[in-house]
Amino acid sequence: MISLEFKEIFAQEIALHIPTVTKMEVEQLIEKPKHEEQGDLAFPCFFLSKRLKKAPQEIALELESKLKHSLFETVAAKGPYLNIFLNKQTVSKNVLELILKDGSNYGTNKKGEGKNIVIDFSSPNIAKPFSMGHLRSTVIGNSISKIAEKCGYKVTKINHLGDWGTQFGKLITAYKKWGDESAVRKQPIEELLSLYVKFHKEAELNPVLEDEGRAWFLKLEEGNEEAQSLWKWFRDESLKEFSKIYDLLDVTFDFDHGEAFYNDMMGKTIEKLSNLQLLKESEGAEVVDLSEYNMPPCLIKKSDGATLYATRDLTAAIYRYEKYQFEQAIYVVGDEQSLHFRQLFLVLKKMGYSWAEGMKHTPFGFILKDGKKMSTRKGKIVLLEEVIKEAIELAEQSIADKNPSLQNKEEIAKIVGVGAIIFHDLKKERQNNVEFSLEDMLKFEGTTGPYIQYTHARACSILDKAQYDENTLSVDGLTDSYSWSVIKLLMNFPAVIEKSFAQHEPSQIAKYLIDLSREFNQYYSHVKVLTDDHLLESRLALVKAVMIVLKEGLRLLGIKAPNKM
RNA sequence: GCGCCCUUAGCUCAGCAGGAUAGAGCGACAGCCUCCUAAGCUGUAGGCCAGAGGUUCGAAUCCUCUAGGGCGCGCCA
Repeated sequence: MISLEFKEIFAQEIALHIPTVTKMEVEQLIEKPKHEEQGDLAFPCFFLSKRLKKAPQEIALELESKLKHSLFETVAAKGPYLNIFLNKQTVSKNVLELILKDGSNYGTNKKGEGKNIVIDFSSPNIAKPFSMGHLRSTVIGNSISKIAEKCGYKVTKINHLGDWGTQFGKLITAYKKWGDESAVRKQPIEELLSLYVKFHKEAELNPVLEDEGRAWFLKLEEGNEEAQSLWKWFRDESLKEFSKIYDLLDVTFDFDHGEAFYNDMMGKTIEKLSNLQLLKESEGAEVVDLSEYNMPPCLIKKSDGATLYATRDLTAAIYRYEKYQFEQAIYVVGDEQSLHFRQLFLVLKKMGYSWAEGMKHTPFGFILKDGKKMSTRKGKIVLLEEVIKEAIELAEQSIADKNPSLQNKEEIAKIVGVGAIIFHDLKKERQNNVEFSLEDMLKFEGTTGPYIQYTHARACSILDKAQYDENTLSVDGLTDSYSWSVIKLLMNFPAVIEKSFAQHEPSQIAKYLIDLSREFNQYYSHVKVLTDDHLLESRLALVKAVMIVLKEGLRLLGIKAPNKM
């Protein structure tokens, strides 16, 4: 929390000289100056001008003459701002020594110690291919999990597979009408998808199909043997496909029971709702009325008696709380389900569960194709596996081009290609819609994953070439402007982690890593590290610290950092 | 019709619990490898922050309205 400490010291000093304000008030106002030449920390004095009935410029000047601290190199009033420059020598020495000592633990905090978080992400639908939308949920959720762990939480990662629901009734209908067993065995996902698409196409002409689909789902829910065995088969085939993707992305889960897991518990949920007199009959279905919140009702049971996903989500939430006593339950699910989650949380609240306060929908924008959301039903999707494979191939080409003598080319190509795809998704804010662009995903230059990986590899390369003993590295502090820019970013890392977690926003870390990489690359091109002078070890410490932070930052995004590429 | 999200450089995006001169990347143009990995670095060009009001000493940032785009709104998930 280094940068926060300096802020605190600065605030403390100001409060010391102005009795009418508290340290807290001041600390909130301290900011980072927009331009480097203005200083390292700034305090705008407008706020005090009202209270002291003095012009802010005057206040700044007064403080300038009074403030003195060994950590401040210069204190300078500039107009209504009071700017300070930190003592580069001392600060850089402290920062580098701390990072070297902490290693990959640098930036870890204890905010969540002793608390549980369950996070529901990825959650693809069985019998459908793994779409780009699920990729977003997967990489965002995976990253938030790691960030939460970094903040001390015990995290349980849940893959809430979409393995139940009317869609299976539809699929069974389609399979029985047009399906071919050997074709499904050969290419399960493709074949099941085309059946699903065909079903929706035919159903437009012949709405009776919808009824047949619903009827088959009801049979499935009632335990019909044929329905069950088809369901199990489709499910198994899908899981095989999904695990290929998770292997490529290096994502794991602690709990991967899907919706079907809750079947036996649904009755209890409905009974409870009923006992609480929350259920209301409406047009033949059972609903929870939410008109008091100005929201449409939440459907619990269909008129034919079958359940809906709200019922399953309610049941799952209750189960999860009983099992994990979470402080937060995070759902990384697309923005289009916002209403559903608002309803879900309200129903839990009405049921009297105070823990519903800890439930958070963490939505993300859509992947658009030609400005519209991609639709599985119409078969308008891009297969993730193919995109990943293409990225890896491109990375192989790059290696052949730029570094043909590299060892384990294949492994590195995988790390770089996958890194490009993950980073591309995480660098943008969650909520933004993104137009699907293969070209952008496969870029390796500029603000990309490979750019950061490359920067890391460069740092490693210097450390490889240098002869030094990690344990006896004597750090003397660095005062030149290229080093200082890097140091300032390094000391910000812990604050970035906190912010990123508070907002459930991995993009904060992604952007930070881009900034750090850029600063380090500038440093690299202007300062020759391996020069034999008295600051050599300090420079090596800087390089090492950058390497540590880049690697750890990438890890928090779910991206690996090869030592060579 | 109602609700939620979005609109910043040619393109993709940062910047938003209000603060100093609105920043990157890509693309374009001009440079840098006898020198630690050129997946890099340096420079030039490019902006009425969708529009109009309001709050404020101060608004890209907060509020209201308008326009444009996206997504939802009972038996899909």
